[in-house]
Amino acid sequence: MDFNDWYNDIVEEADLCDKRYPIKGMNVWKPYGWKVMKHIDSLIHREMERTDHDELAFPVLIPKTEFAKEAEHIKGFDAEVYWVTHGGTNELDVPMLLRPTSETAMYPMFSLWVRSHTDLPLKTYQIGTTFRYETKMTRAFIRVRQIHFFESHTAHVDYDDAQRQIEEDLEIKERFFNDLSLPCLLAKRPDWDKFAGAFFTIGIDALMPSGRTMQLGSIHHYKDNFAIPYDITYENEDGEHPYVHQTTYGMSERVLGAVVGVHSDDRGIKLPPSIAPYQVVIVPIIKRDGPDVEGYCEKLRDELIDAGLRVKYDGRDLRPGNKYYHWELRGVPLRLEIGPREMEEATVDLAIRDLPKGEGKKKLQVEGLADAIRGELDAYAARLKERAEEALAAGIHEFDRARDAEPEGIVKLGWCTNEACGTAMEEFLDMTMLGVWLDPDGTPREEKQCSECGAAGNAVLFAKTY
RNA sequence: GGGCCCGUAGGGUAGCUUGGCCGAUCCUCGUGGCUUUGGGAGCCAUGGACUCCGGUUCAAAUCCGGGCGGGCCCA
Repeated sequence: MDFNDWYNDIVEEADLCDKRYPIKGMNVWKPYGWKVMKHIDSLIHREMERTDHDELAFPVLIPKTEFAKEAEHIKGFDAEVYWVTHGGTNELDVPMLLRPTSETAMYPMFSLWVRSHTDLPLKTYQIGTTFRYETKMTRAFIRVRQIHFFESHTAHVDYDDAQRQIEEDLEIKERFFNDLSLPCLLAKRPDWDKFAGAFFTIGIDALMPSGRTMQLGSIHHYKDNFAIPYDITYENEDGEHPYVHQTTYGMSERVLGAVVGVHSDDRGIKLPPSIAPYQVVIVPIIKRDGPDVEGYCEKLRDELIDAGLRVKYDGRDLRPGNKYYHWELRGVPLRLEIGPREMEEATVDLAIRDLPKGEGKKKLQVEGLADAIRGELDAYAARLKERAEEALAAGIHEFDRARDAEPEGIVKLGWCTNEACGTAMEEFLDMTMLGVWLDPDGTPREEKQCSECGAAGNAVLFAKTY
């Protein structure tokens, strides 16, 4: 089975979503999938609070008049917005659109909120729903029409302060994806592929098992490109009224799609402990006329929950094997099997999701169990990360000239920044340029001579993308 | 934007070419019961589908047209 078929099946089999809702590209979040997404959101909230961003919530509808103010922006999104043209049976004088992203909703308000240099920096974010009218090739979490979306929006006194925000965003990105055991590439998008209205865009890309990359997030420096049309100015200490410089950082439910794709095997998905709805599942082994295993397990569950772990006790009237398959498919990291034998000797049988059946079993003492489990979860997360890093490294292929390259996975070449050279390389490879490969701190990762003209340049990455 | 394909119980399928042997196949699943629980148990009973509208015909899951829904390829 190829990756596409596997992915389409697994998102439903693992109980993440139901694709039978009768609108293409709009799926129903199942409770289990929604729990995972909410945990991902929690990681974002934690990072935002840590960095002094304030959460807010804007309306979903934007009047056409506001949307149309920034010319590049409207050009970039015009073809993929849903329009609200009627109120009841009356046609609206000013049509409204369902936000594809929130710049044009927020910035008229920013213009009102920002008065003085003491109002800056303004650091905000929201987690909500956006809409894009995708027509072809929708895929659960990866390409959808209704998007669970995170976006931070900031405003600053000048270019340099906005640039410092970009650097903070890169640190946030680093911690966030580390918690997901999900290695990503950073690439500065070429000018012809940056976000509509941005001064520059840094893309965050993951490598899926299909060999395609998927953009999981983007960090934009807007300069004053939006501040001018939306008239966002402040009064500085000299009584002048300069425009603010702005940034955004966006991510979506695609992060979940990448977790599903990257951390998986033929038994199902493997969730990182940071977002697993249940980090541990307890399966009782019940013997007729035996001791009260169920009561014992429930008590142990309560103790582990009190110790801060997310634990599920599976007391369903099914055979144990059935439950094992059920929770493996859904990616629960650890499973405790407890029967009369374990009760007797005050131990638990531990099965570890990412290890082969033979190696993935050991006995733990009930004494100090919560700490032992935390240790196992950390080791598990580290193994997920290591495996994903190896897969990513193995997926990058370096060449000196595009015309000699095998266009497979991610292709690394040198580029001089000349657009003609870049597009020529895209054509040879039949791939998209992700951009200049960046280190985690946002600086170009390595120098490399241009594939086309031989001039000095930087390493750039190409791939087939989602 | 251009082209191709598909739609049968909750899921997966057989049947469609050549209309009638369809009171629609098989697996899975749901429900009730008995029996069971250390890697997907068994038996019995039972439940559930031809995407919609129109047309052709004595007769349509099957042929034709349209709607709706879904998938894929190319730009």
